[in-house]
Amino acid sequence: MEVSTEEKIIQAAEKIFVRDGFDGARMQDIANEAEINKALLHYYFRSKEKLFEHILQRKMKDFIPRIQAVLRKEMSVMDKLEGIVDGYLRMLSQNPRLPIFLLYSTYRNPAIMQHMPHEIFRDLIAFIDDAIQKKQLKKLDPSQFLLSLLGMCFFPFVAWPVASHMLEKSESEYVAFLKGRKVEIMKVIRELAYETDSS
Amino acid sequence: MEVSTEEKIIQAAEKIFVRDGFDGARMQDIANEAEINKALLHYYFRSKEKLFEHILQRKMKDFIPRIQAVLRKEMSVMDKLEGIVDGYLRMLSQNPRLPIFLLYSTYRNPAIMQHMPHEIFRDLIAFIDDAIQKKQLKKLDPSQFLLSLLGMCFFPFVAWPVASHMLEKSESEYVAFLKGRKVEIMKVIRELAYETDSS
DNA sequence: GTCTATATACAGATAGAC
DNA sequence: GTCTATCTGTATATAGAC
Repeated sequence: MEVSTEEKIIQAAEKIFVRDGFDGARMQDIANEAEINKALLHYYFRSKEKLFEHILQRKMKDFIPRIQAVLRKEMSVMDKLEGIVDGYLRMLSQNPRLPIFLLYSTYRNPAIMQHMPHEIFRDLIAFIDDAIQKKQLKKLDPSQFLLSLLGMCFFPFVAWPVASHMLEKSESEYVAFLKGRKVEIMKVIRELAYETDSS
Repeated sequence: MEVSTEEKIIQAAEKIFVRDGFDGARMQDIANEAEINKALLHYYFRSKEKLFEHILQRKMKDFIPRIQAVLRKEMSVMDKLEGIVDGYLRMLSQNPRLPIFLLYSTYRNPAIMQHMPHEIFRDLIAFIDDAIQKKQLKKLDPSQFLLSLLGMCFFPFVAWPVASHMLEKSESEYVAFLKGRKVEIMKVIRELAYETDSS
């Protein structure tokens, strides 16, 4: 049941950094959240910057992948696409603030990306490209299609406060709205496929 | 040719706040950018917060609208949709950092949205709804469709550093990639319309 | 209106006892 | 490893001369 101090710090730092961003976060707040002393943060991680980078690396790795598994399964193209959409939407529903935090952090400091694995998209692009070659998806640029797909999944979360206000929805109404998102995205995607569904 | 001090401050504050966010921006940097003294900022705007809110209000108003004009023109549904996409993509190309700044700012402080006009989306939704009723667009939830449309337009800009890195594109390659975006988005949208094009 | 100089507050980081 | 106390830098904001 004992949680190590380091783990407590990491949990606390994740919460505060994701909520407040690097500039907005206070070491004192992280210490309070972890129920330890401020000095201990510097004992475990030398500086705020080092702590932040540690958290960011950790979080970034949850951001993109987990899709590889879906791609490898024996499924129709459309089922795989649905698996990808479903995977992202689930992750986003559980971590609604994560994407804006990551995207903003990389905007503030693009150098961060240099240390991130960049092969992850290759499988996705290759999969889409393959589906197009096999005439299962209509002729679209695979990279562009991928960004459209991701945009449809991520944007409603990234734009949460603006979108819910503009659509005149309360918090709970917007949550309900997002629950219907998967079906609507799949409707769009199905229009981009030929009727070769071999499920 | 004379630019008022207030205008210089606003220009400078826009640049610094959009680049660094509220927490990251320094009043000193804004003063330097405006080539005036720090104390003058407080003379014109009482506090950093007040200055920020002024800038945010200003910028938010450029964010959403400008679309109304397109809607009122005598055009086919598809041409109107193309006008909307084109309008956003142009604006985004000229202000690539604007959306992430606005979205992040509202995430940090959702109360900001309370003072924003929220009727702007109504026209868009009504237009989409109308097109569906008239069987010109396939049966989709209008709000969901709108978010998909906006997601496809905004996401590649909001996710710039992540996306360009993941797609293994240099800055200039990514810019070129974004130039091809309109065509690809319209391909998707055309698949969502019936062949009733009366252009 | 615009400046210099300063007050005030608080952040990140360290020293050193335990 | 963990704490209290403190150093140091720097940010917002104000006072007051011009």
